[in-house]
Amino acid sequence: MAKRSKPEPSVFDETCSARHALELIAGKWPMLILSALAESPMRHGALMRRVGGVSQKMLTQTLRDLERNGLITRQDHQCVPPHVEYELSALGGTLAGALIELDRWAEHNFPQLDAARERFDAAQRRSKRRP
Amino acid sequence: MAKRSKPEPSVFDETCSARHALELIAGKWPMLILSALAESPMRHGALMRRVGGVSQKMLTQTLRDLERNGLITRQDHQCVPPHVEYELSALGGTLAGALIELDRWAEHNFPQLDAARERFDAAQRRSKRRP
DNA sequence: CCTCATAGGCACCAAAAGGTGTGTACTTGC
DNA sequence: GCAAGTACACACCTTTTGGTGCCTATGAGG
Repeated sequence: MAKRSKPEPSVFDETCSARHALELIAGKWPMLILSALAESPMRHGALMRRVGGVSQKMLTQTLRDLERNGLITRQDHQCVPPHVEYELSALGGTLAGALIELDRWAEHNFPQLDAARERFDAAQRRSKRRP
Repeated sequence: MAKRSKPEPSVFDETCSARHALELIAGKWPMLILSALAESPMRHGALMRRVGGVSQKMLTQTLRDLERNGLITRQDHQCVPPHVEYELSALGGTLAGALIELDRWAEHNFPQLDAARERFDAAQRRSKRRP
């Protein structure tokens, strides 16, 4: 019989490390930042401009987290004024494809989401009026 | 010349509907729930069991949000005790592939993330001791 | 001389996410 | 007929997330 010691890693198991991995990337800032870096390595300022709506604090925080987990690398040129560049690591690169697929999905299908939302909300309003 | 009225939809633009679309699915619960439903349609209770660590409240809330945006459909059989089934809509189905790819990425690469994190934290501790 | 850009740190506060417990409306068991 | 179990929704409260403003030091440009 098969060994019980290796319960296949699954993102559905909250105690599994695979879940932690998913949680690291499953967020709007990590996804956008990784996608942006997939296009090209960038500096802090360039990322701020590229990723609309991100605050300086969230950007720094997310970059640190991604660096800590080895998805991006940070090149500090140790000069003044500071010059620091971020880029996808090899590991991060293996993720880029799936991320970009999600971006594209959003960019292609948002009209259908908008329409569905409008329909749903209209139905809600109707049932509120007729309880 | 090209019309200025259509600035290509981009997830990087915070005012673009595509961004809203991405934010809807860029979260740990939406991702896990959609992945679970990609395997098979399920009832509330079955989803609770499948998606480890989700609370009943978050599950309901996320399901509502996904239903509102047309990614899943809710079949209420209107009987007692209640019997409600959730399944991916056609639109939701077009998303399943990318989601499952992310799940698999996490399940395959989490050891590298763990190792990188350990290395990073060790380096942090070293520089704390030598300031 | 004064301001801006560069890459952050730190503190404070508002907003949102999320967990726990309770309620409903019906079943089955005793 | 009353207790317990099920499938779901909802209200309350805590924790986390995220935004804003102010700070560093330096060199460039007005």
